[in-house]
Amino acid sequence: MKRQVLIYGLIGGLLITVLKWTEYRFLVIEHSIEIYGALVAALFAGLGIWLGQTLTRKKPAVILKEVPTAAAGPFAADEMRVSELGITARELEILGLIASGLSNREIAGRLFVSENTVKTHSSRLFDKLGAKRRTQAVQIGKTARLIP
Amino acid sequence: MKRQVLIYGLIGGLLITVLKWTEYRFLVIEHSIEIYGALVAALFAGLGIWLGQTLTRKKPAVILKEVPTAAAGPFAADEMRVSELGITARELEILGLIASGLSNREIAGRLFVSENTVKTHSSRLFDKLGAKRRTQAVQIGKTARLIP
DNA sequence: TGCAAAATCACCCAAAAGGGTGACGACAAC
DNA sequence: GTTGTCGTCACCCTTTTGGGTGATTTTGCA
Repeated sequence: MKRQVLIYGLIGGLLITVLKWTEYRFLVIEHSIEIYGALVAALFAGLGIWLGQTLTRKKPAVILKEVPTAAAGPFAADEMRVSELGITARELEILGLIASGLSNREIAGRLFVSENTVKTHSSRLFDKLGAKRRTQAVQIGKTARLIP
Repeated sequence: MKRQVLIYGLIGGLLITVLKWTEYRFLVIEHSIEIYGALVAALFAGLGIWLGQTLTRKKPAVILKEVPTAAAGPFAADEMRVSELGITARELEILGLIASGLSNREIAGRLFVSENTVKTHSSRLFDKLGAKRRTQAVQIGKTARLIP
């Protein structure tokens, strides 16, 4: 912005000089008319700039660029915390299935075991996680990086 | 920048020519000063607009936006899909609370509404999401980027 | 101002989930 | 061979969740 003002000032000065030069060069009548013209010119040039800036102002064209932030790689459960909490492989498996939104019956069907088995597994799982609900177990499991 | 100076020179020359022309043309007419001023004003207004546009033209501002493909970042719900599914703000809020592992009663307490209200909200939410269980709703909500 | 959407609440009923207890077989470790 | 863990299953009971219906109040927008 500073450079603009500078350039504009220079141009204005140059302009006045030119006008004065034309005044001396082509002086026939009143020499005030050129100065008058220069003033008007400068004024309206400023106005023009302001107008051009104001009327045609468009928001900075935002170009969105996708930057993949840590594209989740193949997940691996945090072995540390798993053994820390004493969670068995079966329980972890069931936690994953719970997180994917399956009911106990669906889990039982998928693992070819009875629904009661799933319930005991999940019961012990919740106990180890300190969860009271399956949704809470999922939340805890995610923050503890037991599941993706 | 060089071309600008060139163009400016040309315009200056043209201007002088025009001025001379108008000078000769309307010299005989005594009341030409207003027309002269207006002409200069209009000309410089146009020039000002052009200048303002040219000098202050910014390159298309490319703003890199981190689009977390799979992880992290201050989360913002996918407005598109939210309105697409007809999910209201309240329902989205409750989805978030469900995802954080709260029971309906706890959600009701936190939002200062009755448990029944939470149940109707979640019921309609599951309907819109096509979920049968809250865990499934959470799973769908996460993959649809409705919740973190 | 008046309508439509959203938010609120109630009641009933069925299904799912969760807690507790007990039991049994397989398998590895001591 | 005893012990401990793991996976499996059953039964009972309570709590939570979900479905359906209806109604009232708030609110945003035309």
